Amino acid sequence: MKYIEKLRNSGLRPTKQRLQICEVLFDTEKTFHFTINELNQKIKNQINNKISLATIYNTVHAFEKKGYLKQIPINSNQTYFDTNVSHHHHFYDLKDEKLIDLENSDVGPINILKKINGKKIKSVEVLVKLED
Amino acid sequence: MKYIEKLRNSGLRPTKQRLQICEVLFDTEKTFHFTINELNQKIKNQINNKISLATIYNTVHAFEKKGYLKQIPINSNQTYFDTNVSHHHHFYDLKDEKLIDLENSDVGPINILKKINGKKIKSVEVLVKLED
DNA sequence: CACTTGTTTAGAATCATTATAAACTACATA
DNA sequence: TATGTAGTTTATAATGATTCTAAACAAGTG
Repeated sequence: MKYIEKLRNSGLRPTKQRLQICEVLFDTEKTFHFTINELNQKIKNQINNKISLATIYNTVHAFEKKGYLKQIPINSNQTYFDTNVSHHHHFYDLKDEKLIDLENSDVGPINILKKINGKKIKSVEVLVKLED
Repeated sequence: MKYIEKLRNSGLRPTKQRLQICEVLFDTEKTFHFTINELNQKIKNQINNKISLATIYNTVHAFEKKGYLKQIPINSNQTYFDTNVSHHHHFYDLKDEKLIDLENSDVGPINILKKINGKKIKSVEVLVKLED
């Protein structure tokens, strides 16, 4: 299985559940956005056995910590994650409550002129809200 | 009272509670960021009577709808609001979990090159995450 | 195989937020 | 000033996402 090494190299044991979650998350042509609930549904549809919700939370957080997933900063009652961990941005359609990718090349370079003492910039994320 | 007209003009009745919340929110030199809990504390410290938590939620949402407050898009277990409704951005200090204003002039112009059919841009918000 | 440590799990607990519905109030109109 | 009504406030219950718990289980090492 192609994810066994990836997990081992990250210090995560390649359990059945983690491997199955990897398949659901990463065995797709396109990257995508999801909430834990949506992922839970997707898992139910794609695999036969049940994976506990607690495990899905644990795994998503573990993957995020390892850099395989990114949280998307947006105000919603549910947390959104992104399987696309490259540097990019998002449209958020306020009416449909849907996220749309905005590639880095679709946004001109962003220049942060202010500096904060003793801190360095980890990421710069742009959220473009859309209305009709 | 200076907020009576402001509220009436927005179609909001100037109740005692709303006027007191206006004082706590807007009678300050500087704009600030807050969560509902923090605002609740501030209200407790600054006024004598009690305002129900439900009223604080209602009022903050009413003020947001009227454009007197802005939600800050960030992933946190609590929702952050901003009394500064001008177009500006934020640093987020991951270690201290604190927001810092980033004036529009501190960020170079942002060019969104991609268009979405039938949608127009309502806002462009930049979140700069800081680490040590 | 045996041991240790990491992982999964169901269910309980937590906590922010929203809903409910009864009491109350602003304010227009008589 | 009194009255009606629509908007507000309130305490409390309900909701729902997320985290915690602690027991059962599985992976990896020797």
